Amino acid sequence: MPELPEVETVRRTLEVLVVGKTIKEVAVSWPKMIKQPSETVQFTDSLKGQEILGMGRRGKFLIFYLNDVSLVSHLRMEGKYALHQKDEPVEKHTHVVFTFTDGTELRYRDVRKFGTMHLFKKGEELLHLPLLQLGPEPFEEAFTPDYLHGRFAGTSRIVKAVLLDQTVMVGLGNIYVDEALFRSSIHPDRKASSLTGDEVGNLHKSIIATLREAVDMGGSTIRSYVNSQGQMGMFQQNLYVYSRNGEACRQCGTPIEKKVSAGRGTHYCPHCQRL
DNA sequence: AGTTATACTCGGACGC
DNA sequence: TGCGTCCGAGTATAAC
Repeated sequence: MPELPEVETVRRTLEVLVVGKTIKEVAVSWPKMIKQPSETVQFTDSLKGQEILGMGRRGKFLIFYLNDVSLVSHLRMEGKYALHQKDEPVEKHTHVVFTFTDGTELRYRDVRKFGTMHLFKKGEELLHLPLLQLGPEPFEEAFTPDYLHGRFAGTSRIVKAVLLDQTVMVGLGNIYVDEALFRSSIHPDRKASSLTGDEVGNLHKSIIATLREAVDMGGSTIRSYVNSQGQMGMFQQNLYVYSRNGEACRQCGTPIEKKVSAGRGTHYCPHCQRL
């Protein structure tokens, strides 16, 4: 399930494959994933003849910057991009194909069909959903311990739920929330408003360090994630708690437990992270 | 009125 | 083999 490190890795691998290419035509075989514009034919028509000038990212959203439009793409759990020659057989679960003028194709596959695409006039992508209400990027200056502490104050929600809320900050999903909470020795069910300044400071540092290390290792491959060049991530080897239920805590040896918090499967060490 | 919880999307994996 | 249940990111909607 792509979170910030995986999406950033996709952005980087995709960039070298498609920047400079011009779209000849677009074929959509699952129209429901095109959320904007409402008519799929307007989506395909608007992309025809456009050159890909660059690749961006906002939170877990990929952004294709073209001449006159910006394409905002969310991979959700299983979405993948890959470049193929036009004559190669199309794999199952392929829902969108961007054919380029040079005989290659960018294909979007998504087994669960959860991914979304939005097309906007260039420069307007940040003014509308789904990007409009997103919180700060973890690697940018606006994301400070004070900011996080402020967002924790005055809410009754547990800390895990707040960190998963992309309007608070972007990039964290189920894997990296559990990892960052472990690294700062905070129980996922703690009320966010109950955290001390020191705890918020540790958590802030842990979030940035966890995401940075994961980006540097190309993300985590838990189930099926591969980047746009078909390569797996390596950060799963460095996980402390996610998907390690029943295994020994790397810090104290206590078996890692799994429970439901904020409606998600949640991994934590009952000894290192106490309520 | 603002915050929080629930429904919804989908198909592979899993258990019985 | 078949059927029911589960998972999950973000949005819309309902409930509080």
